[in-house]
Amino acid sequence: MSPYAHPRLTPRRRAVLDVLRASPDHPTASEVYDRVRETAPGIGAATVYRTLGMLVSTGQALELNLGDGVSARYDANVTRHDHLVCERCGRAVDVDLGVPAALVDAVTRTTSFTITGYDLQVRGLCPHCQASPGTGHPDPGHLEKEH
Amino acid sequence: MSPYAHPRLTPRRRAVLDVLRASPDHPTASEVYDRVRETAPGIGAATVYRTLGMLVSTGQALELNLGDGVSARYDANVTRHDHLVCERCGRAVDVDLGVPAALVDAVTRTTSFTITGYDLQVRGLCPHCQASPGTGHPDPGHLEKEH
DNA sequence: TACCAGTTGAGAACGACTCTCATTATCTAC
DNA sequence: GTAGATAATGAGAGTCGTTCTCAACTGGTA
Ligand SMILES: [Mn+2]
Ligand SMILES: [Mn+2]
Ligand SMILES: [Zn+2]
Ligand SMILES: [Zn+2]
Repeated sequence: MSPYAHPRLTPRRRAVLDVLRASPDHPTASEVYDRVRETAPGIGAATVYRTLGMLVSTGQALELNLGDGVSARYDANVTRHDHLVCERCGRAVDVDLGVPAALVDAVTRTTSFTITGYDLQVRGLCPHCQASPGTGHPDPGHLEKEH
Repeated sequence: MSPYAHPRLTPRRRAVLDVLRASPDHPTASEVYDRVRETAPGIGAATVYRTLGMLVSTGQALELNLGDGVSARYDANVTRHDHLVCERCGRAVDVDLGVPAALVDAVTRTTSFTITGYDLQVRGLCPHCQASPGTGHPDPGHLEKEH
């Protein structure tokens, strides 16, 4: 049977969803786990991973692969938008470039794929990382300092 | 000292690079490993992973995160291009939408990020996956049949 | 209240990737 | 060529994010 056929909005799942909706910074599953334990201390990691998966498959959240790290990031903003990603620290902020539909339509005509959407990530350096001449590898240190 | 300061083009590394350049299908590291063993049977997995990392950091290959699976994919085509990705089986083909520079410039003006580039992935269903009414989850089965 | 599908947490399992380290290959003087 | 220095290699262990397993539990429903 397919999972999440009759999903309940249990207190644990509500807590995960609340945390995600209060997090505009595209947290990892592990970060969601840390934050949700502040209001639901006994929750298990498996429940957080399962709930995030359910939210994604029911369209209440997006799973992002920002390429920098190994872990997926989650986004409660399910409206069409793009991302601006810092190549050094991984910080990701919402942007919307509004790629012309004509460009996507051109792909439809020149391939035999059925197009369902697109994912655009703009890469760059955030203000913090421009200021600190880094080592060349990711240094998300300043993220901790902004709690 | 930074790695790959004086990289040598050893027979193993040449074999990996040759395999990648003969692979327009964006193989995973594991797939590169399988293919390179046909010409360099004794090569170790660590060497393949290390070599792919070196090729990426020296600009001779691209590492892609196509979001569908868990593993990175590699691309010897280092010219500017985008990707059309099948959401069911993960097949990825090269496309080029030519996103107008004006759109990217707009991001530069409205944020304090320094923009270095962008990554555009168009999502859809490949012809194979349109034909086979699937289970809803990835089914790369038909990829094997095309050797 | 009894039923029972759905949910939960702990820990094991998994898979992609990285690290360690002893051995081997290659380069650079002589 | 030979020797010594430096870099590369492969096996296997280790890491880490994520998924799986399963026994206990919960919460709608009749
Ligand atoms: Mn977002
Ligand atoms: Mn490509
Ligand atoms: Zn940054
Ligand atoms: Zn497909």
